[in-house]
Amino acid sequence: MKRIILHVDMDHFFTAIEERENPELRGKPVVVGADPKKGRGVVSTCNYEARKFGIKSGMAISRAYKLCPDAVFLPVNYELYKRVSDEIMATLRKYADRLERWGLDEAFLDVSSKVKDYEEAEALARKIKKEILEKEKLTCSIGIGPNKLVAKIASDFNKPDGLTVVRESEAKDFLAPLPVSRLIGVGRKTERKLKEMGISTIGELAAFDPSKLADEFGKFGLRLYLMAQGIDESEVRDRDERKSISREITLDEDTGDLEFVAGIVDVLSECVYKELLKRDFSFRTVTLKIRYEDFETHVFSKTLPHLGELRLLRNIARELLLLNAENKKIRLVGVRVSNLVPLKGQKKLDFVNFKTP
DNA sequence: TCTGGGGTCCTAGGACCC
DNA sequence: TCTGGGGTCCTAGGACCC
Repeated sequence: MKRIILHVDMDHFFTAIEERENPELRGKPVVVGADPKKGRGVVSTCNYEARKFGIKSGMAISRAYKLCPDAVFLPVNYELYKRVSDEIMATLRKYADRLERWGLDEAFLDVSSKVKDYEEAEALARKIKKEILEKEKLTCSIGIGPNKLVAKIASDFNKPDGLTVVRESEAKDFLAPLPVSRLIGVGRKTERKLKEMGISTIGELAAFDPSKLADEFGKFGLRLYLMAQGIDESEVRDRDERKSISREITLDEDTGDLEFVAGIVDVLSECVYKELLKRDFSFRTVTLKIRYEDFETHVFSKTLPHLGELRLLRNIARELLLLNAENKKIRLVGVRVSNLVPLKGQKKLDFVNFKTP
């Protein structure tokens, strides 16, 4: 069956919310991210005024500060953005057969049964944009296409406050001139590898020998080839349950003091556990993450034969640290739990065949 | 350019079981 | 004596997303 997919992408979401909450910020360059005084960390989002100075998300905050010391630098107010995001997702959900959240500020909507053609899809997109603007005083850009890939690239095509429709018959030509890095799943590494093979644009990828792509990238090679033809069969899926919960922190200064780091690990374990309780989940796997001063990063994990609780989480995280830490200064530590098991009342536990401790 | 914090998915080897 | 094939789970690493 032919599908019609919308990709809704909020415009510079975090800074747009900050401007809405504090109109004095409008017209000024605004950067949401790490504290430039501390100097460690990156830009989370910046508005279009800040982009004029060359600031981009993901950039080191120290560099952003050098590019524009007069910009307004704000910390990340995650709770606020999450609340606004939840409201927007609730609005979007009304119009979709299925909705897939993609971060706080993006979503895919499968509207195949809600509209009969691209004209109706476009009208629906306009309605959604209007409703979000009225309710939230925020703008978004929407892409419409025959699949997630095309919809996503379309939403990025005309920003901010854009609306781009790409029909199935137009998809291949639409993608051809764009760089391969626009494809979902093509990051820095894959982009470099493709460049070494003489492939820079999606059009070049589409014309390449798929068996050579399979040799180089395995299963992903075929997917790359298909995406370049504008083909993407992946479903829009409501992700119901969370698969993992984690907390990590980059220390203000690298340290070789393991007991100090172990204290941080205790705190992270408690934060993670609090989140578990809130969601009424237990866990079976604990993962400890260490990043050293040279940026080398390792993860170590341990899976229990039964459900864990706080004391166990703390002890295992600590043990994984002390057992595995090398004699190098540590930059970051993190604690993650996975193999999550819902605890909706004790009754649900009957489904779970784990021995109790 | 000196690289956050929250996630997801994939791969590959080894253990273990039938 | 030397050795199958399939399946699942665990661990570690890595790429990628916003």
